[in-house]
Amino acid sequence: LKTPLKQAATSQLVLTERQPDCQPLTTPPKPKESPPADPWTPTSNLKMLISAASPEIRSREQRRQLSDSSSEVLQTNHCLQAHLLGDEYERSQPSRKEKSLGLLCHKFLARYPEYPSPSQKSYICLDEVTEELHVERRRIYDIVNVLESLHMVSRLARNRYVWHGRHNLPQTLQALKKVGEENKYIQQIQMIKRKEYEHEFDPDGERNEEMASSFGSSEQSEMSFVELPGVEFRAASVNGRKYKSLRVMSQKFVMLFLVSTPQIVSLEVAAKILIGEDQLEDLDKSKFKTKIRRLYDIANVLSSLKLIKKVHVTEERGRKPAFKWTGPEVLPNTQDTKLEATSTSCSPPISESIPSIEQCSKALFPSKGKQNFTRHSSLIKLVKSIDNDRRKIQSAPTSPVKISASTCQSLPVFPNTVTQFPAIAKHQLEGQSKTAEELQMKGDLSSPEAVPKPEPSQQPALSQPLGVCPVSHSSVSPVILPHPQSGVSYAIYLQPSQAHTVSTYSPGFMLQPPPCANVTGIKSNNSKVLNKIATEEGDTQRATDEPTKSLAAEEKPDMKSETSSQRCLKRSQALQENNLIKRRKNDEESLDTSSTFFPSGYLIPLTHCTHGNKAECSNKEKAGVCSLQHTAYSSPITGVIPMPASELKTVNIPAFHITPLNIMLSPNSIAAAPVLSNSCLNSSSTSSAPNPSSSALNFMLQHIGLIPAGVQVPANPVLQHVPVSSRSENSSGSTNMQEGKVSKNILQLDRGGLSGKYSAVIPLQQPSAPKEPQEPQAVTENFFRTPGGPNTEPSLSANSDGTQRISQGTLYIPQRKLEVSED
DNA sequence: ATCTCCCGCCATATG
DNA sequence: CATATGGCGGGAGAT
Repeated sequence: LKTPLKQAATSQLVLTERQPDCQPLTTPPKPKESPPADPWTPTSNLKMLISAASPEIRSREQRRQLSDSSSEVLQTNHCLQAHLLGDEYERSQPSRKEKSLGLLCHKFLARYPEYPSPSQKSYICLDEVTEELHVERRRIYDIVNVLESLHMVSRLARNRYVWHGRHNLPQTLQALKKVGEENKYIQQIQMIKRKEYEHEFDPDGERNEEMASSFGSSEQSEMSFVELPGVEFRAASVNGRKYKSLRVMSQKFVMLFLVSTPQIVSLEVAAKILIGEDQLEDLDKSKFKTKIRRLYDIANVLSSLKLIKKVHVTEERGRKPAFKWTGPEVLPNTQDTKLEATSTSCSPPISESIPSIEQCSKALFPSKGKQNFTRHSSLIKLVKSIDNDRRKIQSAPTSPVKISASTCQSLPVFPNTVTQFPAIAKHQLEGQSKTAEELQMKGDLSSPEAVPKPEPSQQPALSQPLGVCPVSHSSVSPVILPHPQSGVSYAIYLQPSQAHTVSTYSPGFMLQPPPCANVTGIKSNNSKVLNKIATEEGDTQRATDEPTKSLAAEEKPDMKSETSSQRCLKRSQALQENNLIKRRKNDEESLDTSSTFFPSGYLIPLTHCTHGNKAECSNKEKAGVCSLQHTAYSSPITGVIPMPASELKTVNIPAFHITPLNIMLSPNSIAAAPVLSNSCLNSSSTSSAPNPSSSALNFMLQHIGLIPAGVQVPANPVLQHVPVSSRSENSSGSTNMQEGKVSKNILQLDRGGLSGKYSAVIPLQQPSAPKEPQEPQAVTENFFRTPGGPNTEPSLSANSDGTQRISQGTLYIPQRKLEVSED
């Protein structure tokens, strides 16, 4: 068995050597020892990595990290040594840790520059890597797959990948965030949490079912991969529909962080969301376990990338493993930002500029190309056939798309065969604002104003109008979204399967877990009280900062605490809602749930270079593009693509597609986004349902008790930030409020039983900075504001003081959260 | 005991 | 058919 000794020794050596460069502190010098035969030891790689890293970034943070890592390494080494010394060969050395994916990933990453110069591309040959790193190929796939999901690498061919480094990261994250928002992940998270807690309290169970059915369902998520334009799709293989699960899972996992307010995601929650299952609690345990295993794999890689770090969330129940996002925050837009990181969800901006240019260039990419095409087409065919057979496929397009390089943009990615897709295209960019206006006009939303804060830049979505095309059925439908910051647009492909369910979600209404919820009444016993996030760690910790701050802010406010009212749920309503939604199931799966969460698609960002290709356009048109899109060319527009009718079940319209629009639209406005809705839905067929979104929203609100059962809020595709219109609700009745200021209002809800105990604050949408006007929130608030209905009575109150902190509307719901600690 | 998650069998996809 | 990819889950090391 063993012999790993050597390695250990070697590694140490390496370590030692390099250490000087990097960081002195960390390491205690260890004596080196035997010569290693192998150059590649994990450690060494690590070292390299570290050293490389340091130069570029040097902030304390990094330093810290480095040191940490180094220290870790050291520790490991020590251990090893000890062992060695102590006993000789114990097998253990190499111990599991040494073989961990995380370490392997570090080694892998050490081989390539974080930001490779655009001009020169680096290629990755799996055979070499496996050899050099001494690992089984299977492991490399795990790493590469995750990297692919972040567009840090893309596959060229069998055994070959191209290394992109972190250049695409900002865009990728932005795209993922957007999709995550569209997917209602926030709500899903809330649901899960609520469910859990209800469970605790009520052991009964039925209610859960309801919830589940209404919300959660999830069918599973389908897989859709989000792609970036220049980058990704290369080899057909990758694109291919098949194996993308790990990639998709990785993207979804990341999305969860990006949309969550605290940016902390527990494995349990992630697994549940990733599986569609939520409801069934009992759901296969095995499935759940498998998911968890995969998440650990992904988490290891993400941790190596320093995008997340492990923490523990302590709830009343106990402590659960979770991960905290430590990567760059993505802002939807804007620049104003100055906000601090803390606040909300969006934040900091690290990224900022993204080299769209590069992408363009990439898109162009020189290297290989044509083959792909061919392949693609064939692939596509396959896909189609497959689709028929099963829908599982993902599709993706394979992408040959390549957009013309020069143009970089555009859309239609799917050119070929698939043409059928309805794609929509859009171009985007700057003109957004305009577009928005247009939309408004159409929609008549009233309020654009609010929204508009217009900054075009800010909202990601903003954008434009979309066009929809009905396509008959293609397996995939691409959607293109504008990329806010970078200006890059993304295209999302939906799979048919996905499509079927729908997602209804209510945009405005996003509940987010309170970052720190806390709040008064928390039951948490103990003093611990509230959630606090403690991170402690041996060293530094910076981790906390954000959370902490936020917490602090939040906590203070005491709210009245729980108190009063209770929530009312109306199941019945829910049911009704569900019905509305109607969804059909396709074949097999039925999902009980009426709404599903979202399908995601493969996103491909298009760089925004401007002009699109006409050719593609033409294709689209063929497909049946909506008029709007055309416009797109000139102005940014988002295109939506409907899925194949057949596939579609209900509503499907992926919310996200719409998203951009939403921003501008008011809730009610379906009309506003006529295009979308109509075309999409209609085309799709069945979706007769008026607006799923709204129903969902209503349901949700009702469920939560924010609004009376009877009241319905028109929702609409508003998504993420929906700024505007809150009033839309008016349809039912209330209304008005203005958005803007709402910030003050806060809603508190109590749930009946719980009331005292758990309450959480959920900031809706998080405003990032208080100062900043975030339109979106406004909307949300409005919803809240909606007059309480009979049963529910949500009390809203504006806190005098609380206001600010909460800055935007906050919704309280029962929750419990407690602390986060690092390990 | 629980948390992590490595290992590698084996189905698929690709060549 | 031979490989390349990767889904998946047993079961063992780490705590």
